Amino acid sequence: MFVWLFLIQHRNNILYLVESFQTVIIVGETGCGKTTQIPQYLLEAGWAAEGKVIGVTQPRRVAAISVANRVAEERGALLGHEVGYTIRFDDCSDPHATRIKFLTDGMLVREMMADPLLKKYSVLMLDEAHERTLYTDIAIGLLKKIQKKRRDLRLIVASATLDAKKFHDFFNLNESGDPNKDTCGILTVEGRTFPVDVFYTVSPVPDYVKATVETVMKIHETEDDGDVLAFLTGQEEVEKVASLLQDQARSLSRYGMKKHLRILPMYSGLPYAEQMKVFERVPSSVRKVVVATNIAETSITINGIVFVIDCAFVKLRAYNPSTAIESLVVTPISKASASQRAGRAGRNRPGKCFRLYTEEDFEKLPASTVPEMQRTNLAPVILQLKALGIDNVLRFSFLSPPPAQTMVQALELLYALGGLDHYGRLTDPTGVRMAEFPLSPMFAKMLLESGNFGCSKEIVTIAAMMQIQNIFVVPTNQKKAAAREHRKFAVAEGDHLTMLNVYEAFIKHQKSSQWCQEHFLNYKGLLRAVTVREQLRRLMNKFKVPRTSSEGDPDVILKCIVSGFFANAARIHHSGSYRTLRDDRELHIHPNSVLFGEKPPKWVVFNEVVQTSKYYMRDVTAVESSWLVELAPHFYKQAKHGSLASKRSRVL
DNA sequence: CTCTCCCT
Repeated sequence: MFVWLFLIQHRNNILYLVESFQTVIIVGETGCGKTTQIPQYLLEAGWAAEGKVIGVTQPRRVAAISVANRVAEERGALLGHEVGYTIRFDDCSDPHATRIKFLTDGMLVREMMADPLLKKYSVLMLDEAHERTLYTDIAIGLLKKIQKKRRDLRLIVASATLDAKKFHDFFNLNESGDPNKDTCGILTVEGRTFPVDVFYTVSPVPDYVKATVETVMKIHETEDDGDVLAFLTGQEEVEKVASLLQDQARSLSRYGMKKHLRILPMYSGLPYAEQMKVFERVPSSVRKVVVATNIAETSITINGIVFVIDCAFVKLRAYNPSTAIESLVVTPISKASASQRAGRAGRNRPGKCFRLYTEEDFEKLPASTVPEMQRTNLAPVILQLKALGIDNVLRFSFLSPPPAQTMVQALELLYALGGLDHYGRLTDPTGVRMAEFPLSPMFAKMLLESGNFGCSKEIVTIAAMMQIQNIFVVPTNQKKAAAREHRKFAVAEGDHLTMLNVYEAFIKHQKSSQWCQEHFLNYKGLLRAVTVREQLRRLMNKFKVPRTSSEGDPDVILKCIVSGFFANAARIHHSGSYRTLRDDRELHIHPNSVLFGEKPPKWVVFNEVVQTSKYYMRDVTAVESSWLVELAPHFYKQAKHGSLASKRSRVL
């Protein structure tokens, strides 16, 4: 049942569907107001009576906050009372007064640990479900299970057109074949964005970096006012295009062109101050050109964009279950992604989208992006599901089931860490506690062990610091000065103790932003590390892990790291690169590591591997081989000739 | 000789 309508005109229709069906799929285009309006319709219709709560999930923290703000404002309410939000580290809701609550979908999954049937909610709306983020998919699978036990719980899944049928079939519990008995309905709501004309190239583009530059200049010469947004795949490409455009802009102003160009790179790793420039208003004599990664596809919205340039590619995470290695791969985008990019040109007035590929090539693109659930390491997911009482994860109702081998990999790792027993059951207390940490299982294990090694104070800091990206800030025009400052913190043992140094120095200097600036450190990131550390510390207290310090002895800290990360070990190879102990694969030290370009240690452990041009270990620390045998005898055995080999631990 | 993005 597809009904086309505008939201406000059919308020009663929406309410009728929520009344009649356990699940309603709302196909809402951007700008139809579904996120802000539907929760208010439900509130007014009495869905939050008797202390019940209407919950609305978002994939991103900023979205949860900003949309909660808007709804509170519309209702003339103070944020945190009738309308509130809950995200990690920031709970702006009242357990008694809040009727409409916005939260991240990760937070919703966490809430299930304390309240498995989510009893306080009468309706849950999963917004942006078409993005298929990891936590949205986990929530979807769990909610289907909850719905069987709670017939009164209503679900609204807000999605783009493409996936409506898939969601409908997943949530429809009617097996009779009689559509009158469906438990799931679909409603389509038109959006209120402006039309965007799409242009294709006549022939394939050999070099999209060059073509992006040319297209920007062409727009500048031939089109009327309006800012430009160009999509590229990564930092390197963004910087390249930005610098080529900067050269062009300079020569234009030399020739006295009256209209100027302001070139602005945008990607997540860019220092905060430089990111903010993208949102600054410019005089009417200036055309803004934002060169961005896919951060501009969903995470941020820039006003005034009229022209979009789309290179057809995106960098995505991929997971290889046979090697347990994650990689970043430049991949063709999906049709859904292409239309999302084009839509960025039509938010303020009619726009144009220049696709740097042919219409035939567009037709060959996949309809939608592979869900994150199918291209990630599943150890944290499996641990969560086990903690939520899902005994047979292989038979869990996934909207898109991940590869079985990825699940087996995850089970093996969790078993090796002691979080699961050999029947695959969550162990108590280790597994139960591991699941409670908001960290990947290896970090959780390392934290739980730190009491035994007598270095919990240092380990909590290290774990917190490792959650923050780009602690070292490298401004484009001060690369050498930054490197010089960063070297002052580096230690021979590797990245973990280096980050411990940075944190301790930050505290010693009273968390000064001035001091961070002088040493090219990410001030906001370090403040976040302080908050993360506090949360971890609270959990450690809860589990009675003693507060101990190694008092300057690095070895106990390194051994403690090994106790969590023994599976990620490598030894030096005579070629100068490294080989994994697990299966003898070639690895290299990531150029961001303090060990890069230094005398290579014989044995190392690392937090993760990413594959770009090579397989790179990120966050690397030197260890002794004897520690591996001592701390993970179930994983490694000392071979006769003195080298280590791995025993594959298997879970039945 | 280099990290897409996001979350507990």
